[in-house]
Amino acid sequence: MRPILVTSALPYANGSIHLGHLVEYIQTDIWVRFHKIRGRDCLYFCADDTHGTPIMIRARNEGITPEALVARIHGEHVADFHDFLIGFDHYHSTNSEENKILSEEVYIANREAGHIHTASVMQAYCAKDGLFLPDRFIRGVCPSCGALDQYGDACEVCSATYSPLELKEARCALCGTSPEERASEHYFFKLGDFEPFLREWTRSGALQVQMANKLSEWFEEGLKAWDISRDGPYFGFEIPGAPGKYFYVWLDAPVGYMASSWSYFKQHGIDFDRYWRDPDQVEIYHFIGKDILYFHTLFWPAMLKGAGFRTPTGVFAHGFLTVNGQKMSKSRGTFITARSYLEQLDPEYLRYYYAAKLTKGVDDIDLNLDDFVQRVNADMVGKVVNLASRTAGFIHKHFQGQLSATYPDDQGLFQSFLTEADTIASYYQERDFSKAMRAIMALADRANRFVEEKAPWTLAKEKRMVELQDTCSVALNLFRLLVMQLHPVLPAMAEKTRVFLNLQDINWSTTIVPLAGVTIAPFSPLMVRVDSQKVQAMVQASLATVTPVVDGVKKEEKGETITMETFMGVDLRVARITQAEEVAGADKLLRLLLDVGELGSRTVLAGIRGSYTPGDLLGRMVVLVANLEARKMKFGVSEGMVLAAGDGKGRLSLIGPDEGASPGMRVK
RNA sequence: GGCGGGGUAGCUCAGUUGGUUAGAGCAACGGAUUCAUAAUCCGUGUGCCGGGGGUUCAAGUCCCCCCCUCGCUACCA
Repeated sequence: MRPILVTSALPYANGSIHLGHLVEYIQTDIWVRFHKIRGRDCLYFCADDTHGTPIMIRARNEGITPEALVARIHGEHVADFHDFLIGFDHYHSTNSEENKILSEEVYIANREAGHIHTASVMQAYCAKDGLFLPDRFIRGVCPSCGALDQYGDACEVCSATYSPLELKEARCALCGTSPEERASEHYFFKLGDFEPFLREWTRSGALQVQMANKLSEWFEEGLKAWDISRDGPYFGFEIPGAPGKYFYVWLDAPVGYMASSWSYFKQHGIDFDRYWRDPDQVEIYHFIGKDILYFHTLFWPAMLKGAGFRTPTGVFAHGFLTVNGQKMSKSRGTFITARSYLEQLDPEYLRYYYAAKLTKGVDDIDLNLDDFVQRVNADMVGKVVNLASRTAGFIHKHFQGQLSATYPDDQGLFQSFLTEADTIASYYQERDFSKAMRAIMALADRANRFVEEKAPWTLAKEKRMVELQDTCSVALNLFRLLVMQLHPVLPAMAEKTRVFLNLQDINWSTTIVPLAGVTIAPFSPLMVRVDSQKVQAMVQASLATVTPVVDGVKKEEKGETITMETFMGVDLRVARITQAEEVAGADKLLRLLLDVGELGSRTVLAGIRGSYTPGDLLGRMVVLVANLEARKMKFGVSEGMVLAAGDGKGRLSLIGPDEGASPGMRVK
């Protein structure tokens, strides 16, 4: 069997690892561990993705160097992964010597082969900050719908896309001054050169069918040259032969896979070229989220090809994570970081739950927190661990911890568990972890049924000692096989079980013989139940970090009265209507632009067209619920609510302040 | 607007090339049991398979229209 090299996508060094990231790292880690415990030569690499403007800016804001920021985040990431039992063989950084050398090599080889060209590009430049602004760092008025405070590349309200130069009233997101247009020479990678190769590669079986279909859409649209340079100042690698120009972060990020492995190879005396030059000697697999498909299935293989390196054997994409059926949300407390999970819960709960849901497809997976508690407790504690828990006691009480001297007749159970293990192995191999978990749980059910039928508690009462010892010995042997099959998912529990059963190892073998005559350690809980209180605490903690105000409101839901605290949680403000217009296509809505003083301006879609015309409203003072969650509507996003009295039949009267009030004042 | 993925029991999901009374796990309910971390075992129910129309001897499964949802993507004004 050829060795395999596996990677997970590199997390950006600009933030914490959260439960969404972990889908991928857990998925990959399970796959890697599966291969390793079956004796396959398998290496797992990852690194922090450290370059780009956002990191440079954040470091600047914190008053530290990008290097210092990146080093700190690296430490956090490594700790999070370690604690989630993600077993990288090496975790590197794209801000490393290896990565610099390799990125330059990839670039130069492509340049020599004629795959690079330059062109002049007009860019937004902030003179005050002294840098070219990426799209996300420019805010302004959408040229399409007039929505305020939109990003430079697309409008979140009307979803129009445009160039930053088209944005009206553009200003730098950092300092608020308006940027100027400035021409700049950019370097491009001629992706189109690789179309024939890419068309073939994407159909070579390297990709899931859904992904290949998606790619064919992109082929239809045509492959455009890729802008791979950024102007300084930029935190990254300077492009050889192009002073002041830097590699765009997405160029050197995937090269980080190579760099990470190289760093490891150097320490272990392994030949780099064997892995990255010759496609016949080693298999290379990348696990990614479907959002970065474009980079991994077009740019990356093309760059490798153009530079004379081998291309990946496979790229496996997974879906996104939802929590309780919805996108992770800070205000719902479901934007949960790895660390806040770890402060409350055992990482193996999540590993099992994800495993139980992961397929080889690209569907999103849902972390339903109630389901999570039930599922883990029922399967892990109730079925698997309980098997040992309910039988080990007898072995210690009556037989000094010793299993039957010879493995008894078990009606072929042990053998059938081993046979089934082959099927389960193929599920793992295919990344159909959910099927594997279901199959393992079916075996756990059979093992529990066996115990039930033999009723060791009755055997003990009736002093049928040989049968008692035999029954428990069988159960514990079956338990061992279950843990072996779960080992890729639950490495910590596997290790505890190894110690408990006094084993050399608990690796996956098809030639395992039953344990007999050995003395086992006293049973101690190999996994404790998920405490739903802890889950609640985790959500509360995540909630607390963002919207402490909401708390009071929740507590009062049932009561008929509310506390002062609750009421004060509603931020009512005086606002002046500075613009008002009818919303095209809507019967009841008016789009209002409000001046809220210190809070700036807000767009509110108000359902008051039945009672007011735009002309009535201009300049009027109203009361705005300023901290209402923004509401996405068919006609745009409404950022608050204007108070009005109504008779329930459609006639409305706006509430306004008496004289003396000015925009931004709090109403209380 | 276009393209693509979803929409199946309370929850999370399976459902092969259309073929018998639509499945699993968890939850729920009834019973058994008490060795075990209120664990286990036996039994039970449950579904307008998003809506409507069509093809067919037969459709969750194929075709058309619509609704909701999630992505990607584009234009008019």
